[in-house]
Amino acid sequence: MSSPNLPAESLVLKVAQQLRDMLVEGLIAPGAKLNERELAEACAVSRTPLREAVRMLAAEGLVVLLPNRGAIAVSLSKQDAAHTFEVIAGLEALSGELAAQRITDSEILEIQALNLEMRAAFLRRYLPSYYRLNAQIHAGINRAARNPVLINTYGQVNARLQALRFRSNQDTDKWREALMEHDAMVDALGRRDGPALSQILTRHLNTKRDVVLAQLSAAESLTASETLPPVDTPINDTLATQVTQP
Amino acid sequence: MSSPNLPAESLVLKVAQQLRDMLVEGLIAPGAKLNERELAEACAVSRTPLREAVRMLAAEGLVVLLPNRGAIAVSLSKQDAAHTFEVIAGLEALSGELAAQRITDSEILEIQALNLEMRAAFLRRYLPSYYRLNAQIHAGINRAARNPVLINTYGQVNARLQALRFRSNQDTDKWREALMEHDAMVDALGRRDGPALSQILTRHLNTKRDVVLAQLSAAESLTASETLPPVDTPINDTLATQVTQP
DNA sequence: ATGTGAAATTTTGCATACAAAATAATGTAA
DNA sequence: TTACATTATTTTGTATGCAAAATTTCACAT
Repeated sequence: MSSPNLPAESLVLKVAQQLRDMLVEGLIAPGAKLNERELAEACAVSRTPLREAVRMLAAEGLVVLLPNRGAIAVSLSKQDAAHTFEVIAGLEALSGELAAQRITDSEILEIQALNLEMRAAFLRRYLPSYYRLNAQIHAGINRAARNPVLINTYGQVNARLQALRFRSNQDTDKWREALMEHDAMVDALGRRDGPALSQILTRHLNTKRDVVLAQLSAAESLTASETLPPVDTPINDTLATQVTQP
Repeated sequence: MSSPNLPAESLVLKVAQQLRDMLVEGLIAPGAKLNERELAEACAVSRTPLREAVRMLAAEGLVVLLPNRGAIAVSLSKQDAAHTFEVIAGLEALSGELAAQRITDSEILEIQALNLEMRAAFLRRYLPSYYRLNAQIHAGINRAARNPVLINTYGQVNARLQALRFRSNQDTDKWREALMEHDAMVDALGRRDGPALSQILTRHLNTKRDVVLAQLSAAESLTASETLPPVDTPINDTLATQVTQP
């Protein structure tokens, strides 16, 4: 997996990407403490570059720094998630508006193709492909907006949501609804109707938000009933709503 | 100015804030190299916390890391600035939409008052107050949107623009236009008309973008004619358009 | 058993030390 | 003088060391 012959891409950035992956893929659970020695050993570097990487992730909002107590993986409360979805919706609305003006014909065809593939994945009820294609479609729209700052900002905010790992089965009705929204998106994109695309994307994100929040509620009540009466979850309460940094 | 009795707010965060201020206030010019020893001495800390702070600013997009060559203050090309304004416009549009739904009566009154003060500053042609009040009005709308993630994202993207330091005198016509837009904003806010406010904010930001881009062009041709024929500006070419990080 | 407090351990935060890379300086040849 | 190679200096990148803070352990008393 390692590529030792590549020139030299700053150890810190590599470590930061490793940690980012771990956080987004749930290898480090939300709320989990980041032990410097452990992670430094896991990444085969000393604590210095590791700490620098952790600080970068803190600036990105993927981890929260606790003075004199290191860092923990960000753990979004339901409210945090809702706020994040609001911002994502705004960014995608912008993305749609711009993409409608700037997308090329071949890009439209590509997104139409991806949308059909996604529909196929739905028919097979095969989630991994569905999520991958869904992400590719949204990434395609973002790319067509021709705005690197937007892509960057979107990526940073979205990473926090990815860290939630809400990849469970979703309600089939909601799923169908999402597919219809995608069709509408692709349609508006084909007509290069920016306002329409923008509006659909906003509604689509609201749907997604509702799904995720429902899943968070479900997961919450589940874990609450499993660790039943006297045990209280010590971690999540403490760190909730701490997304912002000074 | 320092508050030595406050518990202990992590040296790194303090240094990061110092650097952030220096960058935003232009004390470190766009494109300037950040010398670790110098800055560490200036901040009266060792290189370790300084480097960690610099990495945070890199994640925020205020500095750009050059492998094995340290960091430089971000220097936005005109295109970068245009892209950034597009994103800011999208975030403010969202802010306006949400603020119209969530703002309280007293907050509306406060913003109306600020708008009048700003008009007064305009009559006196007194820029510092004008800029301060302008920023306060936009911050007030952002705050009324009741979304900390939005405030955070906005702050991070906006900081890069602040670092441009476009606080020169602006064309009086454009200035008047901005004032009228502010009146329209306050009016829409008073009616809690989200879509209208959103639209005005977008137009307002486009106006602002045009003003800033014009100033950048003017400054550009100025410095070009000052360092006249054989000298080429060695820095800006190299680092332009480097806003995104992997 | 349970709670409390002091000692031991771990962990974080910061500073320093050293190696590698980049930059500047110097000398030499055309 | 200018171009180029070579050496010296500076600067960055990483590792290590040490003190302060936090956490854990454990003894002891209730």
